[in-house]
Amino acid sequence: MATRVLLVDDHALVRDGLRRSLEVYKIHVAGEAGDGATALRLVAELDPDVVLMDVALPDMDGVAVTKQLVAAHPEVPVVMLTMYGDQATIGEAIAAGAAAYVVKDCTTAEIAAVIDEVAAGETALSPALAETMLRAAHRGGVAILSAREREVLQLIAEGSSTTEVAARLYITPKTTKNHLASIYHKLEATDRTQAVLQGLRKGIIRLR
Amino acid sequence: MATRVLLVDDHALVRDGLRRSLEVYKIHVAGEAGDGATALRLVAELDPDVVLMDVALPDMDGVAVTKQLVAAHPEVPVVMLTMYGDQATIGEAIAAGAAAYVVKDCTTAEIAAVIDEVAAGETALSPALAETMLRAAHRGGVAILSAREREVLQLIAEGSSTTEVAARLYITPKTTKNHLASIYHKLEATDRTQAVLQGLRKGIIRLR
DNA sequence: AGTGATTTGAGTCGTTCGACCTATCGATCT
DNA sequence: AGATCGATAGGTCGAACGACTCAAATCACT
Repeated sequence: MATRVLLVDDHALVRDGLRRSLEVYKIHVAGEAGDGATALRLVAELDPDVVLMDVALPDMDGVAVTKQLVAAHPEVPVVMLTMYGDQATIGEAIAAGAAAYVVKDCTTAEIAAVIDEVAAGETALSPALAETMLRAAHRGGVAILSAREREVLQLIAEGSSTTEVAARLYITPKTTKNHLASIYHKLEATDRTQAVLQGLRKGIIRLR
Repeated sequence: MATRVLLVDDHALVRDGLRRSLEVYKIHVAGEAGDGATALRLVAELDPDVVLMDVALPDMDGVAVTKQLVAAHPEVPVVMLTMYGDQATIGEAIAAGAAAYVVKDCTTAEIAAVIDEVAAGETALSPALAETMLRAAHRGGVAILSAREREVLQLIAEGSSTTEVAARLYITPKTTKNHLASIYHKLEATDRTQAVLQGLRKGIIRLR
């Protein structure tokens, strides 16, 4: 029997193409959603075998939707689909409970294979895939910031000043500046603007 | 006879889906390219009726490829495809000589229609489409920066300081600061970091 | 037990930034 | 023809920033 999938992607074009491509591999698209709210509704309605979700959604984050989905329907595995294999998103996707993580670079056959595996009950994020992905992300020369440094950079990227970051993290402005200096070193940036842009390029932080 | 198209997109998945979708509308994909160099080679080899090109390419910019393509093969119209209807890219695409500009939001039928129109010789960027797109971009609450202001913001986003921007634009640092002040007003930002991030969100500038 | 990384905090010093104000010149619009 | 807008340029001033150096506590890994 064909695997029944719910497609979640904000681009009608991509959904359309994906549906036709997957059907070649005997995977049936039971429904399509262009946003997170619809996705949540349709999962309840259609009870698909697998949800294939793009991380970039208009109303909410694909990761946020995944979290809610996993909470509400733990029996339905979610396969996350993304343009880039960026560190931050992969980490969050795993934390959110995604069953698999696929980059849009791969072939339709590969995605179909992953969907079937996941549908067959291999709900755990396959270690091989996770390792490959993480290593791929690292290969890209990603300078790894410490947890605290990432927090600081994310807040800076949300428009906070040094003092505001300090207030929100309950540390002194001086410490914040020290973290920033460390970030500049690791990212080879000379100011906060460059640091934020580097962080975005390397996928360390995200645009909100 | 079916229209012969060359697909240019770095994601195999998207190409695959697009090909199957387009075939439903009697549009034949004569070839696929994952990068700009391959695209240029295949146009010469295959002589397609239309090139359907994504703006985001790994080796070079879709806009740059389009420019070279238009220069080398002015008889082959290029349809630009993008995720977002961002102001900056639309402007550049028009300047590069693209025959049409399509957002990935629209349906397969719409794209197929545009391809057929373009193939039929309506090489000029259809004014209606351009207008619609531009208005759509405006509707999104896009604060419109002047050409000069966009240049300044783009350079800032590439890591330049005020003085460096000034040097690259052959103006004084003072004028650069004035442009920046104007940008802050229009984008409701208080510093360069926020301005760059707003610019990215609104699609006024691009991450390079 | 010791080495190293992380987190927190501090001081100094020169540079840069951003806000506010004015002004000229040319183009475009009404 | 007058008005508006954009690009250019100048000035002042206080606040924020970034570079450099130092130090102590904590935790992990060896």
